[in-house]
Amino acid sequence: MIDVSTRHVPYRYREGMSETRNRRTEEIMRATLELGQEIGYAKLSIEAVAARAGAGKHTIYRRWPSKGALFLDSLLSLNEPGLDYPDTGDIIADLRTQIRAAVDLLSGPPLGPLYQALVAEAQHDPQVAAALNERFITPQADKTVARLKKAREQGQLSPDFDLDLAMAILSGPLYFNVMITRQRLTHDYVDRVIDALFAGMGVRPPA
Amino acid sequence: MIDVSTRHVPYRYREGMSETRNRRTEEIMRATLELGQEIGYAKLSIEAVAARAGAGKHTIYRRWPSKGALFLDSLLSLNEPGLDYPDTGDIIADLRTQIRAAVDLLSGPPLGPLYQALVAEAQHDPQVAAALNERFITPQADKTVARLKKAREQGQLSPDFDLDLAMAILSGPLYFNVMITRQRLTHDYVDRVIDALFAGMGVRPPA
DNA sequence: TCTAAACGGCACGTGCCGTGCCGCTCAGGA
DNA sequence: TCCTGAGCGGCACGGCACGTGCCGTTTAGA
Repeated sequence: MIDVSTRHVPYRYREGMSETRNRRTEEIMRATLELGQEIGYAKLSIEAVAARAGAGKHTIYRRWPSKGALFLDSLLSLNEPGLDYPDTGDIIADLRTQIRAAVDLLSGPPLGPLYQALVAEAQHDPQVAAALNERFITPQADKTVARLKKAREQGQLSPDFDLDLAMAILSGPLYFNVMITRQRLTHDYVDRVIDALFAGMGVRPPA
Repeated sequence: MIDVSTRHVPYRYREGMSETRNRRTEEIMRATLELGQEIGYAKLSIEAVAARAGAGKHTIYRRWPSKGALFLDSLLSLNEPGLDYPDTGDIIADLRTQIRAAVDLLSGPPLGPLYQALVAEAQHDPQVAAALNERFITPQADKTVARLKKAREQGQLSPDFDLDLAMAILSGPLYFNVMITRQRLTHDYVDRVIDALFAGMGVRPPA
């Protein structure tokens, strides 16, 4: 009898696992990341991961339903706590700090290419897309929206400031340049996007 | 001796092809699009395309170096002339018209899923990425930039208006919502992005 | 200590890859 | 008009990775 309630929960988050089993899981994810960096996600095979980890293929298939799910778990395990927002009271400075950090993490080496491959895989595999959204995209977006909302409540932004639209305008151009035009992202570019957004969306300089 | 100068040129653009050979090429691309719509890009195989088109696999490999290249050629053949900008003199109205059309074409059925798969494939295959940029992304971006530049010269935009940044802020959120958050794009959303951009980037209402 | 689950290793059938080879078709030049 | 060679469809091949069985061993927990 399969425990349906935990079937789609990332394996290593389940309770009741032995110490050994947890270690085995970590080894497989480490092998996945190693091979991913060496040969790229496209050429990555579960057979190769199993060989590298010294594990049987069953041991992998028992934990993850697909290569994409394994890769997603492995990548996200590197960034457990997520990217948290500073709150200095200055919304623009805080956004700069946070988005610069996000850009450095997600577009540069060593994670950049792997994260791009994960987003690409999400286009083919609905399960990966859902998990990516649920476990990374949405939590991250929520943090941005929450920080913006607080600034709005403090009067730093106009009352009709559209939080979700601002979120998309902050993130969209960065993904666009990474995945479509393949330009390198700089801190200066991040600043220019933020400036363009606020100059137009009703920012009020703190009194 | 391979003709290096045309090696990477899309097959059907080469000169000196017989009528028959051209027709065969079109049949293969048509079969590719049919199968792509039926089973999706991920499950598409060159064997299946060959069978559907009543062609030998060699006939496909002679024309395209990879599944991605075949798919790119097939998709772009549907939109030969590209999306052209209207020029009514009103930059905001023209942007609305054009970007709404682009969103309808690239995010809705039947092309939307196929275009998303193409962008995803570009993340894995540098040749596909280069060809997609050269033959679609860049020409399309150039048209937007050209239209914005004309508006700037006519005084509808401020002299220091950053054309490329505006281009990224117009396109980025749309790609972001299609590929990352997977929200459906509406004309209203396009309008809100445009409004947010211009309210902040120095638009001057025509005298 | 005992038992059942998880394990590594191996093998299997399947699907698709990219590439040979075969014999046919057909367009273009002699 | 005939000849020739490139392009063609069809077939077969070795190779790889898939996902799944089975086997005998290890290991965690009762």
